[in-house]
Amino acid sequence: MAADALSRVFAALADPTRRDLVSRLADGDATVGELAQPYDITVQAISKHLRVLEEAGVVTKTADAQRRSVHLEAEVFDLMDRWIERYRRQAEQRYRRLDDILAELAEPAPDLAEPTPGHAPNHVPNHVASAQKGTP
Amino acid sequence: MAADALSRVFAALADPTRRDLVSRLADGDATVGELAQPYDITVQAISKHLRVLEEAGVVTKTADAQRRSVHLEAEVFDLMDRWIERYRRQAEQRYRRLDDILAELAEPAPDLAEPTPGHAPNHVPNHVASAQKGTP
DNA sequence: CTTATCTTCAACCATCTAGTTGAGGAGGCC
DNA sequence: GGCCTCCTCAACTAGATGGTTGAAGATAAG
Repeated sequence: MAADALSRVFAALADPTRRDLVSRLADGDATVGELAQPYDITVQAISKHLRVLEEAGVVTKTADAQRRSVHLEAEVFDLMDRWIERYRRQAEQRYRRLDDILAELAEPAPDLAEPTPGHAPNHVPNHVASAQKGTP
Repeated sequence: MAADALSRVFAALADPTRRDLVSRLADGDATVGELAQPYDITVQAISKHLRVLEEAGVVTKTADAQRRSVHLEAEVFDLMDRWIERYRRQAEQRYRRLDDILAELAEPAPDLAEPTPGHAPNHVPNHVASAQKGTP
C-alpha cells in the first residue's frame, strides 16, 4: 500500500513524534538512544519510528558500531517541495485567473464566470483512471 | 489520532488517490461525482477521501445545491512549506558548516550561526555528537 | 406529488499502525 | 571469558484507515 516514494515520505512525516525526531536531527546526527531519551515511549518504539523514516529515505543509519548514528537526508525535502510547489503555483495561477475574470466581468462574457456551480471543469484527465488501484 | 494540523495535512497527502484528487482540483473546482468518475472505487470512498482532505483544511466544500463543489485551498501548502523549508535550510546549513569545519580543522571558529549550547555536531568519521537536548 | 440524481451516513471487514513486553545479537570493557 | 550497553527482531494488542454494500436526506426535474 502506498508503495510510492512520495506517499512514504508524507506518511512518515504525518506523525508528530517522527517530525520531532527530524527536528532534532536537523541540529546534528545522533544515536538511537540519544534520540529516544526525551520521550516517554520505549526505545523500541523510537527504533520503529526511525525505521519508518529510513524506509521513506528521510534518514540514514551509519552502523559505525553497535550504536547506530542517525543522519538526516535533505533530498527528500526537495521531493516534497517539488510536489507542493507544483500544485500551489497551479492553484494560485487559477486564483489570479479568476480575479481577471471577475475584473473583466463587465464584458459580455458567457456563463462561465461565477464561482457558482455554473462552471463545469472541463478537466482533461491527463493523469486519470486507475492511477493506482491496480486490481478491481 | 494526529490531532495537530500539520499531521492531518501530511496524513491527508500520504494517500496517492488523495494526492491525485488535489492534482485535479488544482485545475479547477469540481463536484464529488466528477471527481469520483475516473476511479475504480465507489463514490462513497471518494467522499470519504474528500472528508479527510476537508478536515485537514486542504479543500473546502461549498454546498450550493445537492451537488457540492469542491475547492482547493492553497494556504495549507504554505503551512507545509514553512515546516519543510525550516528544517531543510537547517540541515543544509549544517552541511555547509561541516564543510567549513573540515576545511579549517586547525582553527577554533567563532560561532557564526547561533549560540550552540554544547557545539557537538562534528559527526565526522568520529561519531562524537553529544546531542543537545532541546526539549520537545 | 413522484421520481431521479447527488451526496452522505451507517455498519461491517481487512489491513496497517503505534505502542507494549520479552528475548536475542553485536561490540566495547573488566 | 564474562558482563554490560545499545539496538533490533518477534509476537501481541488496541485503534485507525480504506474499502465495501445498503439506505437515507436534499433538491432539481417531470
